[in-house]
Amino acid sequence: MRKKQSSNYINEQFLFETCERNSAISIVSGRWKSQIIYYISQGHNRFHLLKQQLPAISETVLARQLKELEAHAILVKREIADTVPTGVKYLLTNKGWDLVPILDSLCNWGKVYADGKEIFVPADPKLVQ
Amino acid sequence: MRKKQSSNYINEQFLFETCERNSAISIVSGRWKSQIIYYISQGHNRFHLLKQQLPAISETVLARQLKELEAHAILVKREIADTVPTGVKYLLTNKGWDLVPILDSLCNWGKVYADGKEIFVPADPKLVQ
DNA sequence: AATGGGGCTAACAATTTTGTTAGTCATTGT
DNA sequence: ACAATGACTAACAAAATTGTTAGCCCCATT
Repeated sequence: MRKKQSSNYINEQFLFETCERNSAISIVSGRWKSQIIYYISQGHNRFHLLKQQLPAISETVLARQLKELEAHAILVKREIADTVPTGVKYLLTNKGWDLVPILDSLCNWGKVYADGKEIFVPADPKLVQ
Repeated sequence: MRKKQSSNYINEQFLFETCERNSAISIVSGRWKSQIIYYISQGHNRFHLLKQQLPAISETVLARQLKELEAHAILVKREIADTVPTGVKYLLTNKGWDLVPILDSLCNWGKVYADGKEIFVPADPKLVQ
């Protein structure tokens, strides 16, 4: 549980109020989260399927991350009728789907520089330096 | 210092190797980081200017975040000649500048849903916009 | 009767991140 | 003589996140 009177919490709230960028990043930045969103978008939308894709994750941790994504309305949990034991699927909402291309562009940004794109300081990116 | 033999570290490495998306997010997800990138992109590229924009940050913390961004080549530090006390400016690299529009789109994503865009589970995800 | 899904939860421990305190340095203005 | 400025750093403390352990439930199959 977060301590509402801590500097840590207060600073986080300040950033959330300054710009939605900060809340957005905090939603996707938990361990495993963006990878979970990606796998669900690819159709691996069951608890056990996600476990298969992420062999090192524990069930406790996976359940926790899914619950947090659900709390931010990135996904919803749906029981699958007439399954024994009860099956559950995780479906991205439109809010979750909208995130997918943005995460893709982050992925691509990372790849380009990991693949050796030259890094330099632009001479004059905005006519102010 | 990170413990290289901890599960925490090993899992992080696993995600980094799985997709650059995960390293990319980890670069921008530290407290204050995306906001610092934004302010530098807007021309607030001095230590004391960033402090003005982020009144609650401590100098220790600001210096730490800047050093981490520098380690990831998002920005570089440049001494300003003939200043007393020594002035320093922080310049985004092309890698840093490339991040700016992606952070903008995250910001916009957050805003749209904060402003009340309806959230639902798309019947057919391919039709979502 | 025991095992194996499938999908969890609570309590706790380990690790990591963030924030605090108290300095430094070299010069200029009062 | 002394404070102020700009830009830090080391050592430590607080808080948050992540991972571990040990369980639960319900039904089907061996």
